[in-house]
Amino acid sequence: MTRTVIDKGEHLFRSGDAGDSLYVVRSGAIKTYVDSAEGEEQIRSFALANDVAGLDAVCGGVHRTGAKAISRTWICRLPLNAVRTRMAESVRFRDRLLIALDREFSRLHRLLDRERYTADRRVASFLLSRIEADATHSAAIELPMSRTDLARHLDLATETVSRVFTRLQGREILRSRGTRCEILNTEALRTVA
Amino acid sequence: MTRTVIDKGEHLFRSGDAGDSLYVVRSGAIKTYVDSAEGEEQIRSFALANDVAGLDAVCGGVHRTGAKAISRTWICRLPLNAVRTRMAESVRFRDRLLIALDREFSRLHRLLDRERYTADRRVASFLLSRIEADATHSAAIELPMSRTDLARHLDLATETVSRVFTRLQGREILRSRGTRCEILNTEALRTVA
DNA sequence: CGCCACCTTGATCCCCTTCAATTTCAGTGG
DNA sequence: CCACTGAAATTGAAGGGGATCAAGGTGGCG
Repeated sequence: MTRTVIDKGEHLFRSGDAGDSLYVVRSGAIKTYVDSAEGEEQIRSFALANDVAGLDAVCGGVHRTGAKAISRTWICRLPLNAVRTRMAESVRFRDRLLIALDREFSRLHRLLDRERYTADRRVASFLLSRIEADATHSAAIELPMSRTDLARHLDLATETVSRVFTRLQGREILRSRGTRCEILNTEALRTVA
Repeated sequence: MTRTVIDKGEHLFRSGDAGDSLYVVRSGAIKTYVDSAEGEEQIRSFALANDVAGLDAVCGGVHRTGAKAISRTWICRLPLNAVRTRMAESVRFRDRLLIALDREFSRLHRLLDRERYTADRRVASFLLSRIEADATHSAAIELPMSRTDLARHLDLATETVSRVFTRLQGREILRSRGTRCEILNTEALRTVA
């Protein structure tokens, strides 16, 4: 287990790379993405503090997404060969990896759920997932990604995301300033999603 | 390993069921789906002959999709507990399961790729995936699902799917009749996708 | 032959994208 | 501390692709 730092914009791994490790974000944030045919990034996940990245390569050994830092990020690296051998030896360790893989499947299915959602609903369900992911379940969440990145994660135009935020602020559901986003009315947000 | 038959519309398993088995389709076809908030099925996969179903429960033990037969279908059932114990014992067996899981991840990521696609492109990429899945790579593919099911898989309205097929037939790219679909010009189809 | 489900076709509408113009903000240097 | 600068975010106007609504058409099967 080793620790590293990567600067904003730098890659943790690229699509197609051999995936020989799992990564845990200690602080900062990274995004995983694929390049669409049109050359723009389609973002598949954000990994904030305590999130795991690199699970997409556990089964096949090859990353199918790239991962780069959104801001300066501290990372713990767990070599996969150690993970694999310990999986064969220890049932408890195997189960833990299975749980992580199950979460990854859930995450992808949740992304697919969003496909028929309206723009408002997409943003709302994203914000709710961020609240739930936050251990404190506090009403304020950190959104370190740019509006553009958020848009490319939700499959919307940047302008649309911006308009949805404006609309939600007008309805007093949230207050957004920079990377900080206060949820003023979680119930109302839930009715949107 | 046991064999069963299920009739059109019958469930192989339901969302939330304990997932204690993997299933291989011998003949016929099944669809896996989730119920959207609006109550209509969103179809996550079609399993035709030789396809595997039930992988979504391997890691967590619970199905996150339902599965029902599109037509009368013959199924092979492989109990998962046998799979799991053999996974701990045999490295070769473990690797085989990892490969299956990797394919499942790839499949979900391919579904996510389609999110920004136009209607034409969605249909085209679906047809191409069916051609590639076909062992013979023949120019004729079997589409046992209804237009409605196809639409709910591609996240389009039934009418839109119908219109795309009409358009592609007008351009002499394919000829569709009932469940049979002949691809007349694979290259042209590839430029659409 | 006739019923019913499924598919196709047409007309209209709406949400989101696109294009274009400001405005805001973070970072930099005077 | 404030002016400068480029990137990012916001706001506005217009256009388009697919959804929806509404009829017909087609085919399988009793």
